[in-house]
Amino acid sequence: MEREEVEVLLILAEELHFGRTAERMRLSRARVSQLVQRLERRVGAPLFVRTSRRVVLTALGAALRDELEPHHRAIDAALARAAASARAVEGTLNVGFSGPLAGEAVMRTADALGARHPGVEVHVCEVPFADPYSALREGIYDTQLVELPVGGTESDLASGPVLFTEARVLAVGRSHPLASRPVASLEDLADVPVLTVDAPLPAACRVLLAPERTPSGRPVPQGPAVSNAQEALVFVAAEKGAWLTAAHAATYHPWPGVTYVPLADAEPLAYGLVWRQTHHTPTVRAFAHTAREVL
Amino acid sequence: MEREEVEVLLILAEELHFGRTAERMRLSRARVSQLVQRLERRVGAPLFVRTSRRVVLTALGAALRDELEPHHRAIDAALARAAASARAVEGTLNVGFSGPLAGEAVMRTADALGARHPGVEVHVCEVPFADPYSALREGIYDTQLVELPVGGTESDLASGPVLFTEARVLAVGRSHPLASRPVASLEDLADVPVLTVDAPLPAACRVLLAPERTPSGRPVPQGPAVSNAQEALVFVAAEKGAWLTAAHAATYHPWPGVTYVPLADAEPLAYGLVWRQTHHTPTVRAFAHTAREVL
DNA sequence: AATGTTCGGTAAGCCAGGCTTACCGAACAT
DNA sequence: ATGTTCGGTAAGCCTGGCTTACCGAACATT
Repeated sequence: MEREEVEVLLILAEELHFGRTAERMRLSRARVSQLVQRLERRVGAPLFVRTSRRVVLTALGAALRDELEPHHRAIDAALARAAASARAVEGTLNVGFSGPLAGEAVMRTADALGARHPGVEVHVCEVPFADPYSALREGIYDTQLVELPVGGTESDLASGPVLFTEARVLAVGRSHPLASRPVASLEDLADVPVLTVDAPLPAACRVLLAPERTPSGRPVPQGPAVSNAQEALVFVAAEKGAWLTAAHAATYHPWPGVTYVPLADAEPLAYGLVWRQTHHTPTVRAFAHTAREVL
Repeated sequence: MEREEVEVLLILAEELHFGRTAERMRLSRARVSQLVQRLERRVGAPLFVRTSRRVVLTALGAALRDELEPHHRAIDAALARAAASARAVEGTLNVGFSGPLAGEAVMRTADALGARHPGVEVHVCEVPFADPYSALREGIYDTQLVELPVGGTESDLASGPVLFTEARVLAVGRSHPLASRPVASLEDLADVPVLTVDAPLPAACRVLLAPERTPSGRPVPQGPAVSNAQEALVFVAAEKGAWLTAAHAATYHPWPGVTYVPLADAEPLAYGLVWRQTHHTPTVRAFAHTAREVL
């Protein structure tokens, strides 16, 4: 309404003709007349002098036109730009991942996305082991492929569907009683110190990587704290504790003195993309979409 | 509508709360929700992330807010300024007049207006005899008190009501036959050369100051052209022609050898204010209003 | 002068859409 | 469990956006 009043001022000031103005605005002449009148009433003075033969801008009308025009155009342009950037898939995308399987998946997705959208450049980097979300929250990463769920209902993060799963294993020292068993159970964690992470992990992550209780509620002895895979393996080989991790470790981290025992009753780890809800750009969306297709 | 959508973006971005936003905009929460949705649909992407507990700006929303806000405010300000200047009676007003009676009337009006509106300064100046409207059209004068009517339907000029009238007289040389008559008639103009003006006067003026025909249609002999009162009187005293003018001349321009004869059948001259329709400012309006009261 | 054409304003009426109320489910607090 | 807060959705009222039809003013044309 008010918007249209300003627009009718600008166009009529240009055309100086109600009929052509109405045509350009796709309105009836009567409507144009009404809109001008309403703006004039709002301002409190005539903006045009009109006879049946001629339309002329008032001094006030001309002044107002000069003042309003640039800002009116600017608002139009800003909205158009926003709409364009809401559609554009382009720019550089920083993608994090957790673990070698996720890393490989991200790489393949990045290649596929780059082929489809030449304007996109993807940077890939592993997320820190002990602090998986701060880089994402700080905007260093645009999205990352990590273990789900993120957890926390009031989270500023959102996640896509599960893209792949991975069995969970327990890494123990060679001479540990569990080392000779074909499979282990989460309940066994109550009988062995389990390596912990020395960082304030989100609850959902802690349950997966360093739980404080077994499913039945028995307390899990807390072993030394570690912050990456190398560290963990050193501790495990030295029989200082067991490392709760994912199946890929068996193939990517073979280690003398370390045995990987499958956890029979543990739900597999689910991996999916996570992003900031406030930065869910079309490029992130396209990456997530491509990932679903690739995987 | 579109205006309101932008406004709801700005206010909601500030409040981050639909209820308070609705309150500030004097709308229902449902309406605010609808407006946000419509803007988001127009842009093509969410501008806010909302849970039932928290409202957060999207990156796009924040960018759009930053771009729109100054222009939105500027439009508001421009309209407010226009409305204020449509009400303000202030500044300097250049007023023209024609003849000593009009000059005195303008002076008295200026005094009264200055007393009522201290912000107004009035400059008074006589309009050129032969070219009464160009100074007004060029904006040198804001209004002027001159003979009515202005004439010309497609005129860019408008005029107020008649403020005073003045009888018309014919100035003739002492020995002219008409000089001894108590009154003269417009028909007598056919029998004497009448002084003309060497300028392209508007038709309405020419009829009053230098007619080409009498009311009955007889041609009026054209005398020498003059451009001011002094000149005219010299010609009249030298018996080169008669000068068609207004009654004030008899008292303001007594002249040896010149006799003023009343024109019995001539409509009196009407004086009123004239202004440009496109520059009918509140100050001009106030001057016209004051003039009606004073006179 | 009489007639036709163009143009802006006005009146009356239709109906889309602006806006509301009522209700729902989610997310906490107690 | 229960209550409260908050945003979204549905349904409906009725304002006001917009149209068509008509009018008078200002020229042009004959």
